[in-house]
Amino acid sequence: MTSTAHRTQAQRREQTRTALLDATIDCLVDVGYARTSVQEICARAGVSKGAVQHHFTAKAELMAAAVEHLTTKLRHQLAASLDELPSGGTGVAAAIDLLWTGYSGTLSTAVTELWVAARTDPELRAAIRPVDRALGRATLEHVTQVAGELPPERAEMLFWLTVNLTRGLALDAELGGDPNRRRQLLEEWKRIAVLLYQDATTAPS
Amino acid sequence: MTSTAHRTQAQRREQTRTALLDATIDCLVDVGYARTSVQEICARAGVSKGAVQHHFTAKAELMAAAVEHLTTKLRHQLAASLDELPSGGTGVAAAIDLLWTGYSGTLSTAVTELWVAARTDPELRAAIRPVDRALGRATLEHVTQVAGELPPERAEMLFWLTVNLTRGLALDAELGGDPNRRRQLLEEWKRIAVLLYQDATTAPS
DNA sequence: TGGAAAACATGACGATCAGCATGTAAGTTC
DNA sequence: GAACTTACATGCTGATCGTCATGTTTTCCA
Repeated sequence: MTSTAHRTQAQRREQTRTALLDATIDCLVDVGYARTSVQEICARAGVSKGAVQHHFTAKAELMAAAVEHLTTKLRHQLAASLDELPSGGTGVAAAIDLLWTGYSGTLSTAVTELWVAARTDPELRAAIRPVDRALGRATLEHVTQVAGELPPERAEMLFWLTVNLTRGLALDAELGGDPNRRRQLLEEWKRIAVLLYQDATTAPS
Repeated sequence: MTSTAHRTQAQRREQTRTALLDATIDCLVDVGYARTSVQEICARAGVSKGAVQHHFTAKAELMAAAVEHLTTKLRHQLAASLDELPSGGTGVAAAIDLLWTGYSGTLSTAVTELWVAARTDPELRAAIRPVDRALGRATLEHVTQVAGELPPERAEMLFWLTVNLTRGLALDAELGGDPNRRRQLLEEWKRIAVLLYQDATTAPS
């Protein structure tokens, strides 16, 4: 815990701001978007309603900031996981595991809450779209590096297929689907991906 | 529009009940779960709050009933689509298209809203789980009939992979992702599925 | 045909929501 | 170290939420 005495204004500002954003994420994960109220966020952050009023003009702005906060966190988590990956041919299966881990964690759970809520909230939607697109492209770039000599077009296909499959599986996991089946599906998909990888490298069309 | 005069009690009950459930689905699709209030539902159904009070003891019970209503609607829609499918070998791609159509429509949008909300609502979750599992199994059964002589184990894998991929793609569509990319991904997945289908039938392991 | 029961409407209740107005403490600047 | 600005706390307001108590209409049954 950082000290509370002798903080500069910028430090105070940044500190409570991140506290609010982290509390917002916690709230989304714990009680869901529908019951994520400003009061609940303040209680978790240990600040008053006046504080959030000072930092964000409206709740929508807080949510928009939470989206960006979430995305940077996800990017950092992903980058950290990527450093432990062996770059090369056999990395395809590992990359899929990595994407699954990334898209099935608590951070992505919060993202899903915001995502679904954004469908009927144009303001939130406008805030999410560019940030999410940037995250997707950055992730794709990192993954293609791991994928090795796979043709970029093929790699992109595999990436997006994996991402969307993983998101579907994450939804299944959220509702309490059979974890064993998810494991089997992921293993099967890895086999398929490796197979496609061999096809694309040994006999490129 | 059915007549309003000389209705039997059972007719009245059923009529306003389905009106309420349909209005609930509309509400979920239009404004999302977070802003789906009893008042809004009543306004759309053209009844008073007392009516919903008479049919459902609490809002949670209404939502649980909406889940079942949704699932039966989805099942009917699916069964209707299945009747127009040619059963046989080339039906794999058609079956994938069918699953995509089913899981990307407005009904599934409403289901997703309830699904995500159910993650943090044990009561709603308990209502959804068995119904959704039954729908999944019924759909699987129908699809395996279309898939023809594909080994059941293989067919089940392909089915669940398709379902989860489709759900991920549906999420992407909800947020306004690139429709062209989704089309490409779906086409690619169909090619992969057909390829796997040939592998499994011509050289079964 | 008239009373019982079911279906539905109306209005009010406490709780909670987001937003604002105002007050207080901490840091900055000179 | 005193004026000033920033950071945050407290308390209120109107709106809306889900729920309930009570009235009104419609169907049913004898």
